[in-house]
Amino acid sequence: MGRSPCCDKNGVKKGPWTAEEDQKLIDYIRFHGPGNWRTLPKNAGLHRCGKSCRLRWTNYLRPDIKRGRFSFEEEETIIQLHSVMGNKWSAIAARLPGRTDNEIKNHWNTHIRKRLVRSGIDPVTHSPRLDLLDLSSLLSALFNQPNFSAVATHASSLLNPDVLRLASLLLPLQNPNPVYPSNLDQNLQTPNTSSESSQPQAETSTVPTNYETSSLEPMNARLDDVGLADVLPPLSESFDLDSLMSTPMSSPRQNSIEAETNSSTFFDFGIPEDFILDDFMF
DNA sequence: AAGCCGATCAACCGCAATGTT
DNA sequence: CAACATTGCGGTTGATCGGCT
Repeated sequence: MGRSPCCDKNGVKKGPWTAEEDQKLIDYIRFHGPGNWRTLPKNAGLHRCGKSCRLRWTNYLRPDIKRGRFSFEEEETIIQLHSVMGNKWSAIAARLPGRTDNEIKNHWNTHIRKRLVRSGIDPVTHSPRLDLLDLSSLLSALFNQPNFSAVATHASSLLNPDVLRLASLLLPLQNPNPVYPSNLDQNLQTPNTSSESSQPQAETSTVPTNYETSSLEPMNARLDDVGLADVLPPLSESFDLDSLMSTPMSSPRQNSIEAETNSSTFFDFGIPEDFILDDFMF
């Protein structure tokens, strides 16, 4: 079936709308209603295609459009709905009075998506992804704290211990000149010499490349080296790095229940009652 | 002052779904 | 029921703006 062009390309204006064009469109729709979008431009004296008129009306000129910044509540609603519906912008917009699908889509792509990525959340699946989290800055700040141990304790209550444990092992690889309290530097830079693993390791890596249970012992030993052994319990047999790292960047959307389950497994976003925010103000 | 660059968002494009003849 | 018309939707583009050098 051949697709007819949405409008006659000849003599049809494109690009930004002028105030005069807006007024013509508003006046016409106030008087006659939108009716047939294809014939509307001609009847309204506009040199635009019907599609352009419809878009201009629904996304900008409609009187019930709420303009201005998105409130925190609106953003939270968008995130929740997106976790269930995915990129169904029109369906999301239907639940946010006064907001258009285009506006929500733009806001998602320019603000919310980036915010989620910074928080280590995959904006597609809404599940945490370690490789999206900016761990280097997070942990550099952590390790540079004079009261490092106390801060680590707080961090461990906020983050899944496995994540914090792993991140503290990876940090020296990301920052060649970290500033550690006391003698931590030397310990952190020391390659894992106790491992008898026959598995070949990357030349510069001090972290085992094989994360199976057999590798947990040296990793736990390093927790002790960096002074985190008291704060974090040792890696458990159930620790599974692969599952932590394997969520694909643009995997098909998980159902909301599964996504929620993942969230509660990897990150604990609940704030403990004794949490002191000032401790994190570097 | 000028140029560059990243962020923002209005508008466009193409496809799919739905409606009409 | 097929053919065509219309509408709706989501991805993408490009103009504009503000901050920075």
